[in-house]
Amino acid sequence: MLAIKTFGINYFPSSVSSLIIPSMGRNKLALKKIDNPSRRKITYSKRRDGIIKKATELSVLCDIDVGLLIFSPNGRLTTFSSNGRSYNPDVVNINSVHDAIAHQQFLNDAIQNIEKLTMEIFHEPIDLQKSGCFQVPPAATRDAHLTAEELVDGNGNWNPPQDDHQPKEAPLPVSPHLSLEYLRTQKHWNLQGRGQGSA
Amino acid sequence: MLAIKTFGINYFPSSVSSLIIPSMGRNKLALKKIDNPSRRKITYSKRRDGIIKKATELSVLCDIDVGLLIFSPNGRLTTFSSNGRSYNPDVVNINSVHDAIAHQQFLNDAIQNIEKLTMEIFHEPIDLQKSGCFQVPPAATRDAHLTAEELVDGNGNWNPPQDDHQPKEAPLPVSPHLSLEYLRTQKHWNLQGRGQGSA
DNA sequence: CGTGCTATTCTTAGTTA
DNA sequence: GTAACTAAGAATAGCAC
Repeated sequence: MLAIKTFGINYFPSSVSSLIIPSMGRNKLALKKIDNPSRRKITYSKRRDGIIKKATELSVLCDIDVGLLIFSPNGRLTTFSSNGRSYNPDVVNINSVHDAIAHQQFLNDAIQNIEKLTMEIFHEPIDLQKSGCFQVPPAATRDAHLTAEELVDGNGNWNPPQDDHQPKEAPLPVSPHLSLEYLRTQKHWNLQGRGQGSA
Repeated sequence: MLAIKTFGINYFPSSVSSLIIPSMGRNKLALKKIDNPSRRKITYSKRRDGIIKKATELSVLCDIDVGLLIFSPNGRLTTFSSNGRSYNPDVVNINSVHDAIAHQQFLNDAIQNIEKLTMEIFHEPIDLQKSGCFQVPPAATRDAHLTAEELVDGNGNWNPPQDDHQPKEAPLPVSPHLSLEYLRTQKHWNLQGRGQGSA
């Protein structure tokens, strides 16, 4: 209740709703489901890459968190989450052992929160060196009675980015997150820790 | 466990990681945090709109579900979720009262699932006529001890789209969703029902 | 804080190899 | 299927208001 007072406010750019022609490339394309399945998959792949790129850029340029869930035409789930705001304590203001301990405690608490949340969701620890973006298999994304659809799309694995703009020598594997508490409380989004993904 | 076997697979378009120049417009722009706060906010607004548009297009063109979480530079959360795949029963195959009742039961169950989930998360019913995209106030997105940041950004409310491509005369206010069960199980994403937003 | 403009760059549908 | 190419059109940075 405290949180959701503005829930229900319509929030949608008018430009979105007024568009009839969403495409580019050689031909225009109506804003409707692409009937041809193979064309649909091709468009899916290209646009999925595009939107992940946009999400990455938005998160970096504006120093914000962006999370993205995409269910493919085959029911495979791709998720993306940006690295999140870095924890940048004002080192100038750490002038005592007490302050230093307080910061350390804060960071430890944040790390434990992340680990706990991760275990709740995935039942196994995450590898923090991996993925700001990964897939789960189609089987996880649908009911047993809905598996009739083809479950192809076996290998969508991409190379991990190697040109991480975030310094590898960062002392902490995770960055405590301004939104973490909210995310933990709401339990409808999971933080994936600081991956290498958001280049 | 059943679901997350491929967890950890790196899944990231190489084009994302290799980019250094994410911008367009008049000048190029380095893929780094925009230092000027007012410029950062402007870029945020424009690109937020852009990515929501992209998410909408992707969901419609490929008939898939897309969810998006964006924390603004001011800590305000904007969420978006596509309408999801429509429930399109093969009417030709409804040849008996029994079949019809079964379909009706399925839909009722789905609606109740959605309402239950919504109540769990928001503690109040959602207005299904509104929003595929909305904001919650900054206060909801941060800890009490982290509210030092300016909490401006008062009115980001946009006009509800009026040119919904989905027929208003659709008999059901919500569309049972292939991914709903997964979402309900995982509890890290919430379905917002069928809004008018995904034009 | 928006809205509108425009030059410039980016995205991507269709195609080819 | 995948990877590269390219033309057409979309997105947007910087301005002006």
